[in-house]
Amino acid sequence: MAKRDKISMSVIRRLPRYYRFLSEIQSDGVMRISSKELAEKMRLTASQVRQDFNCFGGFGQQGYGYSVEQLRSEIESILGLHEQKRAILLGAGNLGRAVASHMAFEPKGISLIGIFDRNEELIGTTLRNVKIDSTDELEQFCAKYRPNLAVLCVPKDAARQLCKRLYAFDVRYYWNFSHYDLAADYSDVVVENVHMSDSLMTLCYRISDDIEARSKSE
Amino acid sequence: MAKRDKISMSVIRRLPRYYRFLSEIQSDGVMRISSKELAEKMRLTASQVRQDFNCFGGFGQQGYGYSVEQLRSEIESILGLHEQKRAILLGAGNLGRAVASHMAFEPKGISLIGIFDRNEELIGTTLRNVKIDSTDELEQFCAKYRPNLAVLCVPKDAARQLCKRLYAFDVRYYWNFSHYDLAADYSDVVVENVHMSDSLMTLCYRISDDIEARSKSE
DNA sequence: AGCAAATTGTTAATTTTTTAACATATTTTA
DNA sequence: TAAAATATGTTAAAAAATTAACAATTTGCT
Repeated sequence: MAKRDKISMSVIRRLPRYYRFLSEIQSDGVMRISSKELAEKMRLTASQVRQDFNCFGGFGQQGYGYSVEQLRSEIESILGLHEQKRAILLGAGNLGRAVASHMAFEPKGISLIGIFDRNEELIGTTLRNVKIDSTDELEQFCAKYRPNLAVLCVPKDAARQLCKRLYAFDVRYYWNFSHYDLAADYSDVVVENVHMSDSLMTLCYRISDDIEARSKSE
Repeated sequence: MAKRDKISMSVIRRLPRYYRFLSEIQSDGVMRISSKELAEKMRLTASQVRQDFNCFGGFGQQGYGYSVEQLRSEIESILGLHEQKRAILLGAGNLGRAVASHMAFEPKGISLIGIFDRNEELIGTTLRNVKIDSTDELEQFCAKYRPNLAVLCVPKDAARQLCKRLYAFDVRYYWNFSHYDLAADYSDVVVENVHMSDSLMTLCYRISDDIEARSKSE
């Protein structure tokens, strides 16, 4: 890894896909790949693939291509998956439970060290071997275990209130499934939003557009 | 609504956010808003806001701004939320259950008419008042109820197999939570991917980057 | 009624992103 | 071993997206 100025979000958002693809072909036994082949299989252009990798210094070899293992490993390092993060989950409702049980946190360097909910019925039960605590105990927990990443699976207003409390304990990284716009209130946090309903509405637009296009072509 | 050539994805992906924001301020009783104000609150530029709306003909008034209700309603229509869609959910595991119970389908014109899983223990139970059926009955169901939208909450290989069967019954719209790359196999389907793990890896990159930046500034 | 302030729709400029081109280096083949 | 094929890294061109500028129009105030 060599140069690295300010990488654009467009490039960053493609990295996980490269990573997934390379992991997959590696486990299929593929040892090397060219930008052309990679581009074809991922439906990108070879130019873009080379440009992307060159943001980080380029790790291919002329006439040969890229070593799948080396490339995969470089991207893993670029993504910072090795850096250890301590995460807590806020909200153990349907969404929170799905995220907790479905997402592979460990391969990304994330330890889920606490889960909080205000629903009395859930408190005391466990999820993924982690005990669900009352949100009342949030401060005490944060003081003791110092999480740095919070996964927000609570409604908007709850998210706003909880973030205020978490911010006081230096939690600066958020994976946000709520509609609360964190970035508007805090300028120095890193927030990654997952807005499923926006995604679904985008699909609605495209369906509507497709139906219209089909009706015209008839 | 007037002109509408080919709208770029950049614009389309902003529409749901406008829609959510406008719905919200409308319920707060706000009647009108200017591009400047809208831009400030959504952290965009006024230019971009006006450009975006003008893709669809522009529905503001000089010197006045936009009517919140009219704008909201126009965007609702542009998104095609009124068009009725019949959806089925594939996979009633943790993720499928979260999606089914968490997502507001109806306000987007989507009826969830069927849920399928291969897990014997789930078959026969209900979710959101919809009975969970065996995937064995998929063809029979499709023939009878003609769903046009499928929500994929199953692992990659299952997704591939199920899509093949769904495609045979003219299901062309997919909300895909799996890692199966539908678009690679079918050119005439509309797929909206939700790759939560990619989102989390993107966050990891940004955390790593932030940590590095902070360590340098010290 | 008339004037200042506000605000759009639209055109132009700028910036960012993507794609193409090519010189350079390595591998493969004969 | 020499030539042909392959494929990178990089520079240049093209396309797309964002931002700025401004003329035209409406509102609101006096």
